[in-house]
Amino acid sequence: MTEPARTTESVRVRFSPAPTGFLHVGGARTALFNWLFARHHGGTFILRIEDTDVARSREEWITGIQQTLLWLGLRWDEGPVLQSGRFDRYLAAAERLLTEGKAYECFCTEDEVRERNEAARREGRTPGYDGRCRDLTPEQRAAFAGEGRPRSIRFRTPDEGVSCFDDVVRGEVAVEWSTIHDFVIIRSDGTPLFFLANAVDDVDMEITHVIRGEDLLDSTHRVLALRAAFGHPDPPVYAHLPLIVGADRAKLSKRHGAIALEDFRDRGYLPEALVNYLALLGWAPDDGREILTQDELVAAFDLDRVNRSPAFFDYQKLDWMNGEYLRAMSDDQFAASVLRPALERVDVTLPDDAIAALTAAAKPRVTTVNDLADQLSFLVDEKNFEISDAEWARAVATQRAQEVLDIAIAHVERCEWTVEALNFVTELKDAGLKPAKAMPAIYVAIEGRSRGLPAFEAMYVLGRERTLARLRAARRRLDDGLDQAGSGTPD
RNA sequence: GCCCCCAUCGUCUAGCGGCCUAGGACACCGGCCUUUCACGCCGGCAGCACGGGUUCGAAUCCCGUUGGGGGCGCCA
Repeated sequence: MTEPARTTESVRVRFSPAPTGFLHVGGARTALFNWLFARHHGGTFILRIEDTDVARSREEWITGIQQTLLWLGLRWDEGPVLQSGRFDRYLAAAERLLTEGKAYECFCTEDEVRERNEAARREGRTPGYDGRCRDLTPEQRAAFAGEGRPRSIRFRTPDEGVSCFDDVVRGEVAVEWSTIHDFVIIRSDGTPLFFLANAVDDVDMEITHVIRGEDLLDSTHRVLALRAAFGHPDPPVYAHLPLIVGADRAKLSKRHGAIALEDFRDRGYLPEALVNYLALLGWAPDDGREILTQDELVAAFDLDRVNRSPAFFDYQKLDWMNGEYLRAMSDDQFAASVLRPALERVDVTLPDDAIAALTAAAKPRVTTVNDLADQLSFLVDEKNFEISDAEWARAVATQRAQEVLDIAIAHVERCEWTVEALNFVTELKDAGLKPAKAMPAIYVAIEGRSRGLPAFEAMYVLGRERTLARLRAARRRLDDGLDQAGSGTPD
């Protein structure tokens, strides 16, 4: 007779965010690892909204988190299950713990507890509930209740011994019970807290693997204690992921800047690139590949290759990866999903032939839609076109800038209107000019900067009239500048 | 203050006792290509925090130190 192996059980995981803000990269990575694990093992990925803190939870965040998850391509199989709709269940569980003596009524007010904790900290003592209401007699409880004191329910943690569990990524994690104090499971307003709801739901939903951030490592002991108190000693498998940190190596938070996933979407990052990058934060496939499709990630992912050290979120590498995904797109795809949105941002509409010319020119030079929009900003109408002094100075630092512009003007005035025919590099060479030295003057005249999208494509898109207008304007500015310089600084 | 976790190039990582004079990627620096800038290609710089053990042999195992992080909420 063979025993059923644990691995044959179907995997059930959940992503359980608190709807108190937007989904950030840390949460997204947690969601992704849960999703990858579920898909890899053919399991079930559940979305659970931990909105037990009614005051801080907001409907709009619940919607926002779901939309962002879908944008990333992380579809859930069950849910969303809102904990706010299951309060009866948690309250019943708390009642049971109360009758069994595993929890007790606490009449300390929130302020009192906080003050005592602050005092403890000030005096160098360990903060934590001091157990004041732990062993109240029925008479004392009645008296407190009679005074109209608020009543919360606390879980009684063991006084001695060691709490220990196995974590897939961290190994055995053990801590003395004496360092874990009694904690509140029902607020004085009658609503349940995280530990309770979390423990109850993981049992009810038959969660097999809990994959979450390392910031929850210590709380696991408490959840496990509750679970045992319910009579479910057989715990799920835990995997605590390394934290994603900011430049200061601290846990990522609002002050680290644009970390809302919506921001990445708005700036024109591809969900595939973001997912790919996020997957590599705390995990790596065994063959060293870095660019992996979602299917490839699913196939390669498993918890045993998750590492333990905190990871810094590197925007530069994300930019590179997004660029890789952009370059891998077909021209049609690129034009539709990158170029056109970028043109919309600068409020410019172009005919199809111009779109085609720009697609080829832009593809290898772009990291995001935003970035492309910036590179296309020279397409604004003439009265809004500007050349910064710094860019101008850099470009005309080359000798013979007037000559370069004159060649360009003469050529553009009479050439055939195709990108190829616009090319006057041979004429520059014939005049004894080095194209690499000469061209920046053209770039600054046409695009307002000395570096940018290829010049002849830019001119083509701009059209003959506007191209000539810009070249001539630059030529005039050059003359004006020379006049001024000539009057004051004889050489 | 107490508890817990972590420690390989600037960054993300490979490495799970000999294959490591430590591999890859991003970034950076050269060169080639080239109408600028990019892309691409070639090359380079750069790391096992420190100190003790264990072992014939340690980036890999153990202990300590240092450093970093997380937690200690009627937040999750």
